[in-house]
Amino acid sequence: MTYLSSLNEVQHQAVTHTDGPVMVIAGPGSGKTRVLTYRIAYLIEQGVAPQQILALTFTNKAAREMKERIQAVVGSKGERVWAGTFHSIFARILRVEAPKIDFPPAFTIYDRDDSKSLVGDIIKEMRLDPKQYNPNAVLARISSAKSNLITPELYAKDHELIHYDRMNKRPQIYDIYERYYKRCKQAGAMDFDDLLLQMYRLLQENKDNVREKYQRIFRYVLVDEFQDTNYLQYAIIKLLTVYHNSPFNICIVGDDAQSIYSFRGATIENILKFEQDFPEVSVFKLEQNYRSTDHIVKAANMVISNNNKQIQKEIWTELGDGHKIKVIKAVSDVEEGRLVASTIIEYKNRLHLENRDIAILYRTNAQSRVFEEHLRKQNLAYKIFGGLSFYQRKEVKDILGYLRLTVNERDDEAFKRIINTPKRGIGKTTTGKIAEIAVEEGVSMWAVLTSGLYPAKGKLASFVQMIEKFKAKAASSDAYEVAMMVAQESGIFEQLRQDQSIEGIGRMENASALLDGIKEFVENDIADEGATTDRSLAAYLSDIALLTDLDTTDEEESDYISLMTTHTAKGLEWKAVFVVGLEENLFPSYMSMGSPDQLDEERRLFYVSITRAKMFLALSYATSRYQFGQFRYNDPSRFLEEIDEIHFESTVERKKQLFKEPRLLADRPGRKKDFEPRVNPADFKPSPSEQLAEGMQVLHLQFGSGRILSIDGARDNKVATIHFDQGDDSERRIMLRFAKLQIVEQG
DNA sequence: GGGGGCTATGGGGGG
DNA sequence: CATAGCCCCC
Repeated sequence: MTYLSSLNEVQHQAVTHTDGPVMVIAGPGSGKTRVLTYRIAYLIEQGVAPQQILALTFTNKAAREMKERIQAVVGSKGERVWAGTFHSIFARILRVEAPKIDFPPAFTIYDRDDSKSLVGDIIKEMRLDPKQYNPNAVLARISSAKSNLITPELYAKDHELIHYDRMNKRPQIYDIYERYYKRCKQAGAMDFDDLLLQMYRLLQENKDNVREKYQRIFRYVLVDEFQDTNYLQYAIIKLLTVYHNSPFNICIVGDDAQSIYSFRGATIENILKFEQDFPEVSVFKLEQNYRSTDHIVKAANMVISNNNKQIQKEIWTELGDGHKIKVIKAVSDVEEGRLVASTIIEYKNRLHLENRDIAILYRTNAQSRVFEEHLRKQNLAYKIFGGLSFYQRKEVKDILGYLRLTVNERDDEAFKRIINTPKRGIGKTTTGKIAEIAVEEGVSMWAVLTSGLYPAKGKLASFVQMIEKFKAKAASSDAYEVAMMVAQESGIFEQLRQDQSIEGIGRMENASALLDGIKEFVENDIADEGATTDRSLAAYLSDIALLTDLDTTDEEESDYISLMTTHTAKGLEWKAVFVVGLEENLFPSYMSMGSPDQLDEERRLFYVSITRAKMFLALSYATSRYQFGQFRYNDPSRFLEEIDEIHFESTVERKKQLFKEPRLLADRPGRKKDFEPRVNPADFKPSPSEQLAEGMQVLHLQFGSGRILSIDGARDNKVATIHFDQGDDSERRIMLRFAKLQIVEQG
């Protein structure tokens, strides 16, 4: 057990304290992954069977790394540990247990596009105004309901939710939710949230004692990034670990300061509740940072201290002062790209860094383009993470659509995608009719065609025949052979072959790469020692539905600069990190400007970003940038001001320039001293900006009440001049696009 | 009835 | 800047 000697005292305790509930609060770079993996290795060495250990992570990458490191200590049996994302582990279990909750074993996983399209269809069927009922907004409500364990029945009875929807002029959401839920069920499909919700149902309803079965299997449960779990995930964890005579062998690892997923339902409350739910919990705080030098660590501490709620801790390092933080000011997004690229060249020459030591982190994917262009110009190898994953490309999704319909004929979203792809003369009128009958009869579109509810003649008959042929093939052959047949006989390969443009050839390559991937999946069967591994087509589809771009490894080139969003960067580290686009309305995002809680989350995101750097940290901003199709001027991010200038490399002169431009200080709402909201956020109900007019008395979350003096600017860019009752700068110009105002009195 | 080109609209982070 | 809806032509 020599590996234990490499741990510091707290880490050692966290690893060897195996029984009963354990909570590890782990600051950035504090050896969290080491603790988790060594703890699992230690359990195995203590005689716990690997297959009795469940380790839940948020990304496939984290799970993969964990498995590799466990195997490095305990050998190949480490492979049998149940390590994976919540979604992938639950999908695997549901694949086996689906009939117990009335789903087919070959259930489909609906991705975001599928969900959105279904919600859109339902909104149309209900003849609701799609402008008012924006599918994305509706879906967000449904997702948040599911994450909080609110089923359609509960939603309809929940006065608070109903009231909220009424206020937002979307009173029918409960109805849409109910229909959406039924239609997913009808299609034998689960969306991402259902993988959690249906897992909960499975355990809760406990048919054939399935709950006890999994309680018995998972003797030790570990949860990584616990601060990012939502109510539902925690509820499932409790079903698995809290029962009569339970040893409560649950270990959670997390950091409240790195909670950045509240937008998808994560709640910091879970950490606080954990101590109430498990009063006998042993708590270990990992505060020593082994990643970054002191200027970076101190800056990070300083930034996070501006947040309201947090578990007290102070991160420290023994790695020395290190380099100061570089601040890069650019006049435009294009110049920002150029300056970052040239700084990278300078770093590489002066500091002997490789490409792989460097990352550029941005708040939104849309920012990647300028950096891409300038890196290419400078001949620097780079890789963009995020954006469209391989499996989201059209040509790939088309083939997958056929495979989905083949394994699950009720999958209406797949049906709609491929019925006329490639074009076979079955247009939207026909498809519309089939869909209409399907809704009326409460059956799938496939059933409408095959049961005679709609006459399947001619083109439709050949389509049915083709799919039947695929289904027959699937019954007798492996996934690869089916996919090959689909690609050829559906006409997809033929169509791609005809397009000899550069993009067209690329699409053909993608389609072939998909088939290669399926072949690999099938052949892995032999390599895997576990006989239980599911190599079916359904299992393949389920696997890839949960993969992200981060999971597709390419071996050919490994020395590249990494470009990704700040969210994706969580858990990763580089010698040199560039956090870019540090401007108000971008980072922090304009979407978060309305509420202190959301601003705190942006700050945590910034905290996560800067703590990715081991030795060199550079922060850049542009005073103007092309955004939403026009030039916009934004102030430097408030987060820059939260770092003491002793940690900055730039001269004081430059810094003065940076912060003393008069307008920066004048109309900056979020500065600490005047940030106490003058309105109770709970009582604040923003009014739609199109209703705002001159003379109205309005309420602003930070500035309190005021009167609109005038509104000017073009449609999407309206700016209101408002006289606020309190405060020194009583007249402010507020962009209606960003600001949330509540009408108190029509003028 | 189906296909293709045009205009309008919306745009955050991810399993 | 991408996608959806719309209109016009086949």
